Amino acid sequence: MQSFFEYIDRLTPALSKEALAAIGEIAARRTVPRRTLLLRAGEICSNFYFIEKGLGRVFYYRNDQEVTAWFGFEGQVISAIDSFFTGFPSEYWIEILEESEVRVVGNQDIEWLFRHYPETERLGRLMITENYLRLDERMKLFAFHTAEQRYQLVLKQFPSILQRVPLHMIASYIGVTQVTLSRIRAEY
Amino acid sequence: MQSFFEYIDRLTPALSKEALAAIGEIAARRTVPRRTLLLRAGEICSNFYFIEKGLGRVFYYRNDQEVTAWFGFEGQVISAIDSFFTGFPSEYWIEILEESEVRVVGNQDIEWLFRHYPETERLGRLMITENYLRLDERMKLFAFHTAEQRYQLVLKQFPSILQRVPLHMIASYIGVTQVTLSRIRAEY
DNA sequence: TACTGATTTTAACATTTGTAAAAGCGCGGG
DNA sequence: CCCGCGCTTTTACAAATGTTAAAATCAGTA
Repeated sequence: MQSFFEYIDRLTPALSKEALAAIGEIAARRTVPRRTLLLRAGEICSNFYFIEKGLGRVFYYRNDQEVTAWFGFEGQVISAIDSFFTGFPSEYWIEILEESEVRVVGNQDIEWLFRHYPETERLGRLMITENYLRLDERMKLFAFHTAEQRYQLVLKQFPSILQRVPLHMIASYIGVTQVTLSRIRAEY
Repeated sequence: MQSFFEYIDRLTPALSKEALAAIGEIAARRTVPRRTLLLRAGEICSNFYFIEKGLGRVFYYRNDQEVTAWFGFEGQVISAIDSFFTGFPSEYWIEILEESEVRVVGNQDIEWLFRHYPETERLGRLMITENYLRLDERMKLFAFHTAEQRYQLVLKQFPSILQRVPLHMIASYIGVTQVTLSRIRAEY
């Protein structure tokens, strides 16, 4: 369990009580059942989701096959950034994999927050930076490592992933088919 | 020629004269000769570079082969984000491909700017968002398209690229070897 | 315990892409 | 004008991964 406010406090410890209270207003807590689709491709994603407990993912279809692009574990953020920041329909799907406790934060509310509490711009900037770096990490996973190394690194990064995520999702996340992942796993 | 201040004005038209003047102070203009390495892997990247005129790239080595990760054409930003935002040594190289006019902006100066002109936090946020989206676009290039389509799309996105960038850099940018790119190009 | 459905592994084969090296092309300098 | 150098294409072969389908394993439950 990782509370949204602990997360905020880590990024911007100096935030005023008023700003924090305002964030409390707009960040609705919600319990989401397993296998819920929070977004379908073609829809506009007007929220981001902070995972306080549980697990979700972002995925897309390539030749009728699901490909997982992003996991959101406890303390992490999930959204369809291609839509969230542009207002255009997303090409991504968002799915909750386990019953989860999330904070839902809407586009409009964030704009309102920035306008009324300019100090929160800094929080916004740091949250985006953190996720930008996460995406860069993912690029580097492919840039510098073989499929086998990617598998090992993902296990290290998310120690509970084998217990919580089916292998075909891990396979597509590391950029191979499930058959290839099986071959990798067999080599031990 | 795309001036840094036009770019800023597009993102934050409401910025105060004082803030703009301060940015003018910290964003040094510099003429960079062709083939200049602005960063080597292992070094800490404490600047970003706005390309007012010319062209640069970010690349890395995979099995002793250069792989281009990012181009910066006029009006775009180049940096090694893995280092710029973290302070750790980068795994990327930055190279200027053509004699270029750039604006160099340092880490420390940006922090100073944010502190003294909080309104500039917004500019920072929007610049990061824009580049985050560019990285996502690049992920989607691979997610949804074949190598041949990636080649076509890159030509469309950067119409002058064939005249300005050798094919081996384009090949690695779209995730294939130069031999494969040659095969793709031959199919017309 | 045995059945059912979901998940994972295995097998056989096809295809793509990479590797290494040679050949071709184009342009500027001697 | 020709040579040489850098860039690009071509060739032949090897290796890795994908595809399809079947078999095996596992989990939950009747």
